[in-house]
Amino acid sequence: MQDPDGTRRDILEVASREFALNGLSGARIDEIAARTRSSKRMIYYYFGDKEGLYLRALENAYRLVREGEAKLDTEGLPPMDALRRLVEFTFDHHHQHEEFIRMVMIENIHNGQYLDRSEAIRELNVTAIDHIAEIYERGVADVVFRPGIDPVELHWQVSALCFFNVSNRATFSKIFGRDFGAQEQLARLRGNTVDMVLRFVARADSLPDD
Amino acid sequence: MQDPDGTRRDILEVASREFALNGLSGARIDEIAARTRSSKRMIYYYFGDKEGLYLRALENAYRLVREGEAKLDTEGLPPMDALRRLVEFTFDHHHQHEEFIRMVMIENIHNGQYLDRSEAIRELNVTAIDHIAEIYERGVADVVFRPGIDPVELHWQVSALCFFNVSNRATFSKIFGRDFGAQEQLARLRGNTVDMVLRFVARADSLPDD
DNA sequence: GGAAATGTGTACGAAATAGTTAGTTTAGTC
DNA sequence: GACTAAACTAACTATTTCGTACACATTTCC
Repeated sequence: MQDPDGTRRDILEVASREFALNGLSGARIDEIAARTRSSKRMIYYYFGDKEGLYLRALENAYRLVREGEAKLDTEGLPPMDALRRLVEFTFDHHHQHEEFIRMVMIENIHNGQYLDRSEAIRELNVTAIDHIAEIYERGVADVVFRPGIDPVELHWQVSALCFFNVSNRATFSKIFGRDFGAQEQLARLRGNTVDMVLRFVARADSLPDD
Repeated sequence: MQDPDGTRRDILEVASREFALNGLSGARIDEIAARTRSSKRMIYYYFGDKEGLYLRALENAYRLVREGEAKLDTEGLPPMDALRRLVEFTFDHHHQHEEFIRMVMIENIHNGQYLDRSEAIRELNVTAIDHIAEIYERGVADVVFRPGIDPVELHWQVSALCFFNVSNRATFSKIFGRDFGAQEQLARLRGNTVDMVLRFVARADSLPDD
């Protein structure tokens, strides 16, 4: 029984795990081959070479995460609630997709040169900003958000807070002798992040008094 | 003419650059050796093995950055101005030490296992929190900051915003087709970051109206 | 039925790579 | 000036690692 799609997928899943774990140069083709149900020969058959395999793994990571993001629904919510939901969702989503975070870290170490080569990833990301932009504009129109903020920059700030929580957990935890992955600690960071973003965007008169 | 300290330093500087550029597995001992004024044999003579060299490079990166941080002076400034200065300084400092940022990214890919082995780094970092804690507590006492924020968590938020700006610039720029390293763009992100932190910490009645 | 695509398995080659062996030179000390 | 330990050099080794060659089997599609 032949199953080209299944074989490709099997290889890609194993490779994604290995690359996310060890980086591009750290991952071993022989190791990946051994962990698949297939063989080294088939890796080269389908993906050409190591870099080709890495590129597909990177594309796959972006695709999976963008598909997950599409599940966020804030329709009908007032802007403040919608933004809160978006931040909470982003925080949780990053937390749940550590493999993706690691791939992005690795790709940044490579200065984004593989992302550069991938049309597929660029296409995936063009609409990544639409959701937050829509919420923000609604909030400005409703006079609950202050005007003059660039949605891309707002997205940048949200990403920074949510990404760092996963990407730098190891060093941060070790330096401050505190487990930043622990349940209650995570809940506090999540709350801080939501607060921070809402306070950044909200008009002063829309904030609760302290 | 022999110069053990100079040789060590030369090797360490070259190695730091190579590790920051290519990661632990990506960096090549032969390449490092070729770029030093010394030889491969001397690398092993002074640093034992590749991991030993990496560990020293990591320690050196932390030491350099912590020494730089010590130059921040906010004495005499009112808490709000002091915090503003601290955030601006942190933002600029991260921006100026890309090699350090890359080393921390790489170390996180390795789950902080080398940092774990380094007593030197743990010692360096114990006081990293003192400055921001002092400012925050002064602000609470002056009734300009809201109470109940954990200084370590505040430091975490500041770090996230400043770190991400350097660590994820490559992928972010490529995805949004905008150069996030450009002068004016950087100035805007810096301003946003300051705003965000101040608004997070400030009491509502200490904020300007919009 | 025949062609094209999919698949297995092993062995191999060539380059790259971490680390070592064996020895020499230099600087300071009695 | 002989001695010693640290500093240093050059050539070498063993292994890893990517990628390929080869020889062949099976399935799928027209």
